[in-house]
Amino acid sequence: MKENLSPKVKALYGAVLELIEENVDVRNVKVSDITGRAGIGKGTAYEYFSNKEELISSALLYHMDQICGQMMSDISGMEDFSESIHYILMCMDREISKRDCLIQFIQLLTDNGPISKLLHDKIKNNSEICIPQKLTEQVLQIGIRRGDIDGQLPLPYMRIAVMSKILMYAFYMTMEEDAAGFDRQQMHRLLCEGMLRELGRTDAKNM
Amino acid sequence: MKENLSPKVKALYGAVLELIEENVDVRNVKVSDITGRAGIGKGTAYEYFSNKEELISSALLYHMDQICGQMMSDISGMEDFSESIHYILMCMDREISKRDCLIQFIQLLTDNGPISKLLHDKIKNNSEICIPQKLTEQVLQIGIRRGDIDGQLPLPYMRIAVMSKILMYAFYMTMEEDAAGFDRQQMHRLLCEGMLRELGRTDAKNM
Amino acid sequence: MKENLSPKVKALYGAVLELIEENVDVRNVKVSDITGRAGIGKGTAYEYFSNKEELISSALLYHMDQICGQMMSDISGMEDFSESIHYILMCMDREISKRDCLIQFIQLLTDNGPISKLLHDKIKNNSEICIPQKLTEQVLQIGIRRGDIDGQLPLPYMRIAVMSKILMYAFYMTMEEDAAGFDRQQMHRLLCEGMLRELGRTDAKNM
Amino acid sequence: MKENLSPKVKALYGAVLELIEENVDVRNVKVSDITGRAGIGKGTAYEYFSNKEELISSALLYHMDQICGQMMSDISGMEDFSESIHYILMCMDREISKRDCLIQFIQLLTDNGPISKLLHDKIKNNSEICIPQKLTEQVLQIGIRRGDIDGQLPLPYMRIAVMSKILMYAFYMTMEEDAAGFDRQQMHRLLCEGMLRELGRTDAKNM
DNA sequence: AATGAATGAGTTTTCATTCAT
DNA sequence: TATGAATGAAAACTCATTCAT
Repeated sequence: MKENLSPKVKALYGAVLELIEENVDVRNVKVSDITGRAGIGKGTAYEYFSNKEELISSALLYHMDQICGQMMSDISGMEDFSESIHYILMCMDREISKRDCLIQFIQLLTDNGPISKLLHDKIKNNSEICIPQKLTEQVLQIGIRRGDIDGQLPLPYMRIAVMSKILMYAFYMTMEEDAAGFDRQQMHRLLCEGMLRELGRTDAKNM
Repeated sequence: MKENLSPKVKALYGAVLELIEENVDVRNVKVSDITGRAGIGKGTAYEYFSNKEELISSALLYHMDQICGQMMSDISGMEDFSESIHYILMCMDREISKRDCLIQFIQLLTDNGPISKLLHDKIKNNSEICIPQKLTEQVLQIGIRRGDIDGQLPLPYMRIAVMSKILMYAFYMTMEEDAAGFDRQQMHRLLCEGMLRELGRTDAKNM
Repeated sequence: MKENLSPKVKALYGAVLELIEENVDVRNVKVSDITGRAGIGKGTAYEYFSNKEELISSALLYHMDQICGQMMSDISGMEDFSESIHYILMCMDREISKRDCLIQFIQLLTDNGPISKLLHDKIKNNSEICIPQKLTEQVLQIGIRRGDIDGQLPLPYMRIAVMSKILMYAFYMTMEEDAAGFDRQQMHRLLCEGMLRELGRTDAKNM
Repeated sequence: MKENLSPKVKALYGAVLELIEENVDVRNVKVSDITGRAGIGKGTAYEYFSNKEELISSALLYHMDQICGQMMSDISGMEDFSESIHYILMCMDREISKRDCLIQFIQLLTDNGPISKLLHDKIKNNSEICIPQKLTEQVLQIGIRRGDIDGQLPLPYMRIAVMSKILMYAFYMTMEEDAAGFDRQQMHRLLCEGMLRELGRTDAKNM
């Protein structure tokens, strides 16, 4: 993904991220919300993007690429399945924007709106982009290489198993009213151990 | 939930369900889409609901209640954790509307839009309504009662474990391009076995 | 052309005609100009027309049909070429709106804008509509039947000969600054006699 | 009309002509269309013209002056009315841009838009500019001097007679779908003969 | 002098909601 | 009660013009 963004585009992308952090549904965002927050004129957005959907889908993809790219880079140095899972969960705890971005991204991938269609197209046409699916795959590779998890299980199933935990943890945090008082460290451990029980090597379990 | 709906309300609720089955995002639905499909006048919707959000959230909650209520009733006769999980997954395969309803419902619970707020309020003020969380809880109860799963694990964790699998399976089916050629029976089995490995009794695993 | 227009459509068409009479170029007219003058809400225009161009082209065609239809009906009772030409010129003198409508209509037929394209399509798909070309044809028929003009000349040429005089007279009236003081009766006579000299029976000229 | 145009202005005028040749209505042209085609920066247009209307009206007048000036110069050597008419019609056939420029020019003179007002002002304030009206006048002078046409008829009428034929021929060519297969040579002859019958010396006709 | 990125006033268009029938 | 025509507030989008470089 191109790194040298024009300052205006950077401002627009930043504004989209800010809105996401404030829990605004990107499907309902107005162009003037974005440009206003970016501190630029409304017309300027249209100098860089042909319409609202292009702008939002680009911003979302950019951030997803940044977030997942960073995580994948950090994880690449890890040799342990648990460590990488813990790292991902910790990122979502620390940086709310990552969690919210992930949620909106996955939601958009499964609805049928105009932004969704653009996202799918862009992902299809640019295999370089880092998206959660790739991150999940990487974590699985680590686990398999290391022998933490059982490579015999079908890949689609393993993808679901890992992705669902990560996503559901994100959802869970937004839904629980008492999330603040909730012991996240413990939940991380439980989720990770659960995944290992689920995906772990069969022989390991009998050891 | 009140059972004796006026025929107009029934028509409106039915129209919302139809739209959901056609993969339309309820956040983008127009009042005229709903009333048109329901075969009634646009103004009539406002005789029964104060605004669009009230209409949509009521419809969604009604269907969720119906779907989950039906499932909970069917499951109540089952004594086995696996059987109930298989039943739920099968329902989502057979009746696309259930799957899509579930997805939209969960998405709405986690976004911050006007429909979301109404949904939360209504759920809070009417503990009778059957929602996916309740269904999950019931499945867990069965598993615990039966001894299929280990009751020692914390409830929030178990809820995530079960709910996330079901939801991710739903997402997965909508996202995968090759979903058609995808062996669902096998995936059901894998998911169910995975959950048992994850949540199952520790001693059971060594048996 | 359908006669029973809804009152709102009638108001919209009337407003377009008023604007034309005020010498406003229909290509630059705003929807709010039209609805404001029609005394109805802006949104109402979109209940009847899918966009601005549809509205304007429909209005123009409607008026052209009315004007030409009326003229053709009045002329049908005439047996003389001169009489019908005089009648047409007189109409343009008396009712400025007819003249201006004619001018805008012909201009639109020859530009390449969005309204022009719609006009051409509509004319092609509805051969019932009365347009200046039809009126010209009718006048020629009268002249030929009566023997005032020479039927041997090619039709395209005769069409140009008649149409150009009518249109140019209309242009002329808008362009001449001193048009007010100008003796129109005399000009009518000259134009008519000129046409007869141009198109008249060859043998007649030698009589 | 000043001959030594700055290269930028020349480029702008050329761009306007190109657009006219492509049948674009100058009233709908964007500044960026013109500057883009001229290969210069958008801001540069405002170094030479105070606004879009100034630019377009100047360009149009420049080209009209060039075209009519050239024609008037060529015609000045001719001694025959027919020859000059044939020459004008032939120019419109050969150089579409001349025909289209003429049409747009006449249309602009009769609408009431901002460009129209500027055109009228400039023509009024600079009697040197060659415009179609002058060309028509010259052709008439030749005809009268030569004795081809009857000088007794009022000048306004004769202007209409000549101008309208030329203009209508231009219109006709753009409007007729089958213009391609249409025998232009024959039409030229018919139009010219028609004008002579219409305007020619009464005594000549009996010769 | 030349530029083109940035702007925002001005349009078109949409659609939830109202209200006369 | 039921309706759907009418509305106008709100949103998307355009483009002439400016101005810092």
